[in-house]
Amino acid sequence: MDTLALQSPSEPAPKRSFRQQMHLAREDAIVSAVNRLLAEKGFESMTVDEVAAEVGIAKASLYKHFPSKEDLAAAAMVRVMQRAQAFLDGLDTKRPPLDLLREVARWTMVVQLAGEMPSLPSENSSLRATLTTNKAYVDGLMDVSDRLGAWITAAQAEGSLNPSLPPIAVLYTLYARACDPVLGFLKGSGQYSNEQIIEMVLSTCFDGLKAR
Amino acid sequence: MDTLALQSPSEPAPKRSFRQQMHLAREDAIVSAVNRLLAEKGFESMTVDEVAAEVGIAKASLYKHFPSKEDLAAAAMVRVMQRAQAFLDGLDTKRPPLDLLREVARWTMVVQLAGEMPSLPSENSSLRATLTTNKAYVDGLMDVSDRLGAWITAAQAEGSLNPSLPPIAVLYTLYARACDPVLGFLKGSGQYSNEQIIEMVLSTCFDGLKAR
DNA sequence: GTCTATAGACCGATAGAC
DNA sequence: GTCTATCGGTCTATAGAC
Repeated sequence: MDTLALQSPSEPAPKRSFRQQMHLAREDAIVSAVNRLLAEKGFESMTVDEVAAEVGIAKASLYKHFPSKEDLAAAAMVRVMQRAQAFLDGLDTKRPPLDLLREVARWTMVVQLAGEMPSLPSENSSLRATLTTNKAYVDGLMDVSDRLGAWITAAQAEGSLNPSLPPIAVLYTLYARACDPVLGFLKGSGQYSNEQIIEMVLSTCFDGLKAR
Repeated sequence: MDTLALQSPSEPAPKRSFRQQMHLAREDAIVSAVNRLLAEKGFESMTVDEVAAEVGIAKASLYKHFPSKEDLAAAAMVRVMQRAQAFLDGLDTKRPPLDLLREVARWTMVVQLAGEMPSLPSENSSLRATLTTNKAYVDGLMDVSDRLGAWITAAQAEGSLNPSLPPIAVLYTLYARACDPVLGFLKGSGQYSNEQIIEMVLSTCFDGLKAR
């Protein structure tokens, strides 16, 4: 465990490293719990007491890490954005841009079906204020949007993506797949595997409902 | 107005019809307020006090009409379903089934952009319980789904709709357009008119993102 | 011994219910 | 208009790392 290594005599640990490690580990556990609860019940229905109970710590301890419920949600969104950036980093950018976009859409659906995609109400003003002032989140969102935007325009220039759609509309359409209620409905019908559901929604998203 | 017609001497009104009319009119005003508030802020953020204030009646009076907040939301959904049924009734069923489906999708978007589409959290269990035991809502939903389902299979048989998609997946995809966050995002960008937004989302829905 | 983080009681506000 | 439950957020005594 890293904690022990940092305390080994050969590599003297910085002061208070044990506590720092504990602090970070606990923060990670908090964000994981928030992420799961946000995916499961949404922001309004999630209570801070639930988060504390799931992590196994007292509610007051939560407030030593995050000053408000909104900041808890923001931390979960920051982590999702980091996961998205890591996924984008792992893609081979030599592939056709349309394939890259499809892979991104597929990834968001996998995360959602795994119950790991936090979904926030877009109308909550205090939450929006917290999110838009969270540099890590805004920077991550901008980075992801820039990378996707480049692939969108490249795909349109290449002729593989409908060029009459504004890139921003394509971008939002892809983002919307990450919180598409259709996935939950189809899963709730109990007739299809996760893979089948993802293939169907990818088909409607990229190929449309009409016959080709 | 119907109220006057019912009270005309040629067709004697039933006893207490005035009170009944007032009762119905107030109920209609309540449902309208609930509908608007649900569309604007969602179920969790809507408070019963707000509803009472918007209608201009005492909160206690609300409970003479509807026994709970969940039933208020259910009443709004029943009305939306009735509006949908009325819209379907007005369509010319001689038209190609794909055109009919497109018109339905367009209608849901018009309603949503008009701020008149109540959107409920699909995960709230007490709300789900109330909805699934509301006969008017369930019957309306079944009727609408049956009619759309017939057009979907007809369009697939005709070759105008992708026949490899399960009809239920097509149905859910159309329903999802009624609460598509993409509409709100595009409207929030301030760059497009409602008509442009609807045309873009109709295009991505039926034609897909890929170039044809 | 000191200092920090914790646990769990506690508070004010607000919502649903009647 | 009142009552009760619940939620977000705070306070204080204490346990444990250093």
